[in-house]
Amino acid sequence: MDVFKRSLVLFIQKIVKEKNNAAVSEKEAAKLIKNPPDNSFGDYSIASYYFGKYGFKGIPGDIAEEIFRIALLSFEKTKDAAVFDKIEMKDAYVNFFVNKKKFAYITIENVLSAGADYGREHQEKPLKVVIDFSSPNIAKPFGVGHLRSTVIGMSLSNIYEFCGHNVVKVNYLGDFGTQFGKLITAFCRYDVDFSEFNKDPINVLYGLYVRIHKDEQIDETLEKEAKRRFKTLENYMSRNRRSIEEYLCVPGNAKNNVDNGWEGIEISEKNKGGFCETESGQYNLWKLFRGLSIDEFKRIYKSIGIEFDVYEGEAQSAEFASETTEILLKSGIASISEGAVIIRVKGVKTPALIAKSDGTSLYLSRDIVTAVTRMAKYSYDKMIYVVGSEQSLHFSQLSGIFRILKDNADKISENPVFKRYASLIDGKIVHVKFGRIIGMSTRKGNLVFLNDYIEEASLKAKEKLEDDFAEASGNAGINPGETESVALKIGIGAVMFNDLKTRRTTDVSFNWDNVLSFEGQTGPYLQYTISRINSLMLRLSPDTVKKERDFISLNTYKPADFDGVFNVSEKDADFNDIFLIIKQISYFKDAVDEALNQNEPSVLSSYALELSALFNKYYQNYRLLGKEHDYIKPRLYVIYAIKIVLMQVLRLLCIPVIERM
RNA sequence: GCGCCCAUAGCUCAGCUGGAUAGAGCGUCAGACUACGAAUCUGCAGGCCGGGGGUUCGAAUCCCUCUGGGCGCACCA
Repeated sequence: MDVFKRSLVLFIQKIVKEKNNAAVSEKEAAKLIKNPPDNSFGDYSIASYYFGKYGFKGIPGDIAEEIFRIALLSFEKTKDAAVFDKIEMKDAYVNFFVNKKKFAYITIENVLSAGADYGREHQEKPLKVVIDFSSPNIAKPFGVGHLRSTVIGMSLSNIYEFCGHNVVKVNYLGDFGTQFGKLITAFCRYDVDFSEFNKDPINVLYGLYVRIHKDEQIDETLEKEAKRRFKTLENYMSRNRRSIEEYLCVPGNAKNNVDNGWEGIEISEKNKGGFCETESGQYNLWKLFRGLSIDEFKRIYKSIGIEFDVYEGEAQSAEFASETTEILLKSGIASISEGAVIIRVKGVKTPALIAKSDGTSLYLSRDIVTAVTRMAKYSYDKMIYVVGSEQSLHFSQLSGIFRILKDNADKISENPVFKRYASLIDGKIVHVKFGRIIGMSTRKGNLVFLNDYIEEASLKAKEKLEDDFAEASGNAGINPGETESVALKIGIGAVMFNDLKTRRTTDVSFNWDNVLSFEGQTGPYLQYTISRINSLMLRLSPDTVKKERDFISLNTYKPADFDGVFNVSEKDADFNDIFLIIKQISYFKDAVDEALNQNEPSVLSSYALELSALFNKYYQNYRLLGKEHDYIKPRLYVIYAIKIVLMQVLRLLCIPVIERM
C-alpha cells in the first residue's frame, strides 16, 4: 500500500474511533477507499454511505460533509508532509486529489527500484498449493479444450508463486479407465499400419479410437470385450500393489510410482497377437500407448512454454481404489446399491458412485485416492482443479465426500493412516471451472488440434512480418533470419491470450477471425507495445538501454525530475495523460491480488490491455524525440516503468515477450 | 423432471463483494505515416444492461418469476 492510501486508512481508523470508539482493521478501512471513475473526481474517494454502520448519523450528504470537515482540518495539520493537494466534497463523496509530483515520484521509484521483481510478494506463512491442470487423456490428440485448462492453470501457478506461495504443478493424465480397454480392443481387432504407427503413433491411436467408437454402435460385442480387457488390466496392475497404508507411510513418497518407460517394448505385425492374448502383453500395450502419448505431450508443452513439477496418472491411484472402497464400506460411509458402491452426499441428489458392480474403479474413486495420497505427499493447504464447468457435479461430490470423512473420522478406525490424511482435506479442494469453447472446428469441420491452431496463427504472423519487410517500415524491426521464431512467439501469444482474456466462467464462442486477429484486445497488441517501448528507448537514450543496470540504479533519480512535468499549464500539456499512466501502474498490485483472490487471470489481461492502450495513446499524441534532456528524462522513467510492469504481466499470463517484432 | 451456469452496442467481451455519467475491442463511416514502429492513434454512429416484479436513499450488480440458450443428472472420464 502506498503512502497516499495508507494515510487515508489511518484517517478512517481515526474518525471511526473518535465517533464510535471502535477499531477498524486496516483491511476493512482499505475497502472503504475507492478509485473514482473519473479523474475529475480526484484520485481516491470515500463514500459516506458506508459510514452509517460506524455510528455516523443522518443522510449521506450530511455524513459526507462531516467527514469532509474533519478531513480538511486533519490534513491541514500535516501540511509539511502534504500528500494531498486538494480535498473536495461532491454529492455523498469526499474526494482526495494527490500531490501529483509526489505520487509520480514514489510510484515510479517503487517500480524501478524493484526492477524485474516489482510486485513480487513474500509470505510469512506461504500456502502450499497443488494446482492440477491440463490433464489430457492419453491416446487422444491434445485438443483446444485442454488448452484452456493448461493456460489458465499455468497462469494461476505463476500468480500464486508471484504472490509468495509454494506451488506444485501437477499434470494428472487420463491414463486409465474403460477407454483403454477400448483402445486395446481396437488395436487387437483391427489391422494396424505399423509403418504409419512408427511415424505418427498418436494419430494412428486416435484413428483406432474413433473407429471403435463408431463400430460399437452396431456391434455390441466390442463394448463387452473392451470392459473385459479393462478388467484384466486393472487386475494385473493391482495384483502386486502395496497397501495404501504402506504407501502413505513411506516418507517423502513424492516419486511418481508409475514407470513411464516403454523403451523395451517392440511391437510389429508379427508379434502383435502375443500382446493381445496375455495379461502382461496387454499391460505392455497400455504402457506403450501411455509412454508414446506422454512424449508427445511433453513436446507440445515445451513448444508453448508450459512445464509441470509432476506427472501423475489415474493408473497410480487405481492401484489403491479397491482398497479405499473397502475402507469406506467397512466404516459405513459407503453403501451398496444395485451392486455398485455409492456414497450419499448432503446437498447433492445424485449418489456418488465409487465402484462399479463389476468391482472396477471409477473416475471419482480414483480422485478420492489422489486427494489423499497428495495430502500425504505435499500437505497442501489448497488443491486447485482447473477443469471445465461440466464437471461441477463431480467436484461437489468429491468435496462432499471429504466433508463426510472429516465428520465421521472416528468410524475409519481400522485404517488410522488413511483416516489421518483423509480427514485433513475438507475445505481445501477448489474447483476452478471454466466455460466451454463453442463452435470450435477446423475449416473442414472437425476437432481442432493444438498444433494446427498455433501453426495457423504463426503462419499469419509470418505473412505480416514479411509484408513489413516489403514496406521497409520501421528500421527498428527484426532481422529476416528471425522471422520464424518471432512469428511463432506471436502465434503463441495470440492463442494463449485468447483463452485468458475473458472471465473463466463465460463460454467462449470460438471464431477463427478473433484468434487470428492481432489488433485491438489481443496478445500481439501487448507484445507490440513492449517492442515499441524498446525501440523508443533505444532512440531516446541508447546509452541507458545498453546500461540498464545503471539506469535503474536511481543514482540520479529525484523528485525534482517531475517538476517539468507537473508544473506546466499549457493547454496542450501532457501531464494529465502521464498521470493516468502512472495511476494505472500503481494499480498493478491490486490487479495481481484480485487475480489471485478470484483465481481469475483475466483480471491481469484487462489490466495489461488498459496499460498498453494508455501508452500507445500517449506515444501517438506526444512526440519525445528531439526534445531537450530535461523534458525526456522523467518521461523515459515512466516509459521504462511501463515496460517492467508489462513484461511482468505477460510472464504471468504465459505470453512470450518479444524484444522486437 | 431436478440441479448448476449464462443473457450488457451489429459481433466478441469488461463492469457484478449494491454507489458518481454503463465502458473497451472488432466491424461501419470519416480522418492521421517524406517526424520516436500504422500490429498504432483521432473522431462519428451504435444501449428500456433479455421481460416482469421485489429489497434499498440507490440495482447491470442482490432476491423471486418468466422467456431464451448452455451444461450436468449411478456403473464414461
